[in-house]
Amino acid sequence: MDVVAVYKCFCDVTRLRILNLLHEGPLCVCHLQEILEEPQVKMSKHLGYMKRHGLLESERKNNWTIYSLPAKPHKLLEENLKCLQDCHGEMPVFRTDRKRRRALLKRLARGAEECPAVVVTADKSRGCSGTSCC
Amino acid sequence: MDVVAVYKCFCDVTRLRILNLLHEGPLCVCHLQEILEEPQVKMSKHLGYMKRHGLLESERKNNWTIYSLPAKPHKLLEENLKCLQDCHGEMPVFRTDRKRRRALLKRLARGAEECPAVVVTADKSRGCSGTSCC
DNA sequence: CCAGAATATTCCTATTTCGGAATATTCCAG
DNA sequence: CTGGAATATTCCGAAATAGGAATATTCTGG
Repeated sequence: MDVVAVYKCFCDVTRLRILNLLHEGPLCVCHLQEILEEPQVKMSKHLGYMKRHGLLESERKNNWTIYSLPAKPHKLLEENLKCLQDCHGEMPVFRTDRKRRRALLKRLARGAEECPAVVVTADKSRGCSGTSCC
Repeated sequence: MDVVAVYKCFCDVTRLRILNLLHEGPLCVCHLQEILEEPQVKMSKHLGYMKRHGLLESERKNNWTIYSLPAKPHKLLEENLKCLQDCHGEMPVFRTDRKRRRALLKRLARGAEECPAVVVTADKSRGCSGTSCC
């Protein structure tokens, strides 16, 4: 594992927002795009960047690519994910992103939408532990 | 605290090496310079950079500037310092840096050298806990 | 095969970052 | 005040980075 490369992944708000969301469960690109309200190319590039450095995994399902945190993340990633959970004071967008994610999932659960992400995305609802960082 | 700015500080090997060393105790610029075998301007700039972002403190003593970690570091910094301690596998230079630091301190304790850093630099000898990252 | 949706890649530009050379500043000794 | 040591800053060029427009790829349904 390249320590510096991992930290570089943490150096961008968009990437942090993605990690914050995926910490609660996998998502496909278009849902991330919808939640963050960012253009597709930006999402795709940041996701690719983090995957290349081992912070994310992806699985192709039909037309969709589902991104998720690795089952066994590096310790360095794991510790900083914990930190991010407690950074909601400094990064209020984390909280609203998570709200938007839940709203989206609820909508998907009701209506019959086709994206297979819905199936895998059980809501883990990990909240702010208050015990780690920030 | 600017989360992204803090992570940017972790994105450079030289800065990580500095943090790894200061985690064991304060040092003046010229000693850091000697241990890392890097030019003065590089040291000074990286130290200034981290200080500007709240990761370091400095104190002027006569001709020397002693840099140290803040007494109450941010949680984010604290957690990642723990991680660094366990990154010696990925970053073997951390271990040799620490060895060089101890050798330097021993030498300073014996000979009568003038740098006041020697006084404040009690060797805390924090080692790899094996419980955190990497 | 074709159209369209979801995603990835390429190309280009603006900005940031890093490192070194040179210079400036601060402080002490004499 | 003068020289020299320790440190900081300025200026510059090379490289990395981020973002968007356009294009390519992959898959599905018809």
